[in-house]
Amino acid sequence: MSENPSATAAPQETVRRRRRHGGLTLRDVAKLAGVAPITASRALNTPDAVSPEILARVRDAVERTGYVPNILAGGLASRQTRLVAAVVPTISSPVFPEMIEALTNALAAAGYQLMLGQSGYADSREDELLEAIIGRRADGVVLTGVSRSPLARRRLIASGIPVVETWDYTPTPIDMLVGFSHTKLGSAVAAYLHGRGRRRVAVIGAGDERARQRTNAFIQTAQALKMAGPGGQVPTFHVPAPTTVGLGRSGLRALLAEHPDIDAVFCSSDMLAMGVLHEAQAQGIAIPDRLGVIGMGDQGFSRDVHPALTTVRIDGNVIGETAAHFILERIAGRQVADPVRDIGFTIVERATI
Amino acid sequence: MSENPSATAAPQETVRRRRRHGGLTLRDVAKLAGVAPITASRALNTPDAVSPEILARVRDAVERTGYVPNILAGGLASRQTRLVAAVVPTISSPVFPEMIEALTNALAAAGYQLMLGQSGYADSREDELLEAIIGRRADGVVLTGVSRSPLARRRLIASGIPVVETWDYTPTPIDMLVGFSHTKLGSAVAAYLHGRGRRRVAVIGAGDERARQRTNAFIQTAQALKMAGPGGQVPTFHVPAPTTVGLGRSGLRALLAEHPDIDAVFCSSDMLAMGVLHEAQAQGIAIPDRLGVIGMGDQGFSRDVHPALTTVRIDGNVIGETAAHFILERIAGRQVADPVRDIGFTIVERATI
DNA sequence: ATGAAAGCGCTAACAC
DNA sequence: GTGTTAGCGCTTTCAT
Repeated sequence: MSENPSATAAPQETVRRRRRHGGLTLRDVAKLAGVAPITASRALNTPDAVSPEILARVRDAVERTGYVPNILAGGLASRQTRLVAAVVPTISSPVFPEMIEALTNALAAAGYQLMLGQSGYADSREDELLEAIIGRRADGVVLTGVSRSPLARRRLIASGIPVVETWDYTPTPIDMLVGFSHTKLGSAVAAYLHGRGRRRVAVIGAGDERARQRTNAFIQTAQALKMAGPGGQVPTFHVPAPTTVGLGRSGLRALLAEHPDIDAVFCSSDMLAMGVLHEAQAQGIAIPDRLGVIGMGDQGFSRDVHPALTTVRIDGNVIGETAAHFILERIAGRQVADPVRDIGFTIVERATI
Repeated sequence: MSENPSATAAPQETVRRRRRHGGLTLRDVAKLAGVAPITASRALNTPDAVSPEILARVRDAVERTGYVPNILAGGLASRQTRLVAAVVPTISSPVFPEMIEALTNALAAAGYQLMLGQSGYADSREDELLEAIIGRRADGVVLTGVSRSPLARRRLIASGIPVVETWDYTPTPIDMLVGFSHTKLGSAVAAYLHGRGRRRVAVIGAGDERARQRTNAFIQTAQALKMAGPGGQVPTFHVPAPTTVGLGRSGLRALLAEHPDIDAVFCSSDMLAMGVLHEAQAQGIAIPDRLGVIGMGDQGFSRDVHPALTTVRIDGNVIGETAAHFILERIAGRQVADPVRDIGFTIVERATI
């Protein structure tokens, strides 16, 4: 180890350009094992293609040196990075982890790594992220929502990378899609509240695009079902994304101050609904008798709070698994059957309405 | 575009090996701009080093073609990937996002991308993740906690990649560290409860290593301060990580069933504390009068729940920013002053005790 | 089953 | 300021 390990014959006539940085390479491992670099490569990537004896020698050499293959070099040569990227608005929200987890696991099982990016809700960094993703030649991309900049669309299509859009629905995605309709969801919630006998509904809704779709559809259906207030207005409190318990509390306070007669609130997230629950408790408002509450997301805590939160469940697991499946199929060169999937949603009836 | 673009003179004596995949390369852009590839490279990476006219021509060519540089190739040649990896147990926990967010932003501002990995709490996938990270030649790594496998330690040290361990403390990290002592924290909480007049304390503690440190220290100090129950035992309810509201509820139920005389509970996370709050409400137990509750983490919801949760705040922002700073300094070749940092914690006094 | 040569797309090193 | 050349570390292609 202390001797000069790279004492190879250097050309006499000219100085050596660019020195290898001292890092361990496949060449070193191969030399140690007494084989050609390509053979060492085969031993690592396609063990069945080499003789057992050589395999053992190479593995031993790897073990002894602590060699870790350079995936950059491998990816450059093979045009395969074994990297799939996912972009979500934020990981702070309890909404996405379920999908991410499923994605991570399904991908890991196939030998792929997930690279996670946060685009933010407001000043979206999606375009930059996409540039980094394409630049790293990811083998697949999973995106949240279906609206992107024209530049992003163009780049994505030009790159030829398999793309799965999620968490929303359009019949014409960039490539593939697993999601659900926020419009249908909003309408379904309004109809559900009506079915439960509520007649004066209100909304606390986040400002992100998908929440707005849910909210708008809810309001329209509520109006059609005569659940609006005077003047056909459905009292609405707008909050910025990402949503918090605090915003839910302020929302209920504001709503109640101006419209004391409301008998149910639709919250565009369970976090907001949780805030409503706590504000109601602080004000001594009986739930669900005096006020019904329905959230959206069915977060981990929703079933466990008191009273247990009625909400709308989206199966993040299915989204993640399906997205992984789609991408893996594409990578394998197979045709994906039914690549635009609406997985729907379920209203989970519990104790708050 | 429709003509054969690669009609260069191929050697006559032998067939051409390996075809370029059709992808747009810097060479294409350079050709379009009428310059050498290296000049195009300079225009993109060090714009000041080329004349304004050439800069404009290259940018125009990039614009027109939609060229996205291959970071794999660039990284291979320059030994700089502009990639920093972070490994957390899970992103589902509300604990880490604050750090991740700060890390992401500080890194992005310097032109670096964060690659996020989840190791899981139980059967840790950390070693595999680390292999992928080292294999991709990340320019830096941010890790959670200070205990890793011997293999991981060896690989990390051998790789020469700057490493920051976080969210825990040891005077002898692998490389650098920003964190705090869970032992000190547990003791401080016990002392705090004592100061607030509580004399029969209990614990709901998660099974991950750091939570266990907090819990154990809490118990020891509680015993020293005579806040234990009969036989010097501090009633303890163990829950698996990650923690949930439901586990907090079960915890309080179990604790109360066996030890109805406890007057305060230390929860190893705010999620658990939230569960305690809801269980107490369901059982009609007055908080803080009959039972004091203190959590840990000061999550977003903690200040907003009712009653507002007393908890221990860890500044995830500072951890993230400091970790980014450490790594960027190292990358810049500068010496990091004071590379082992204990950022401490703060007990945030609110309404639950 | 193993190896030699070429080249993936880019930048460092060296001219001019 | 711009170009030539070599080579980063690996895998593909072709040959044996």
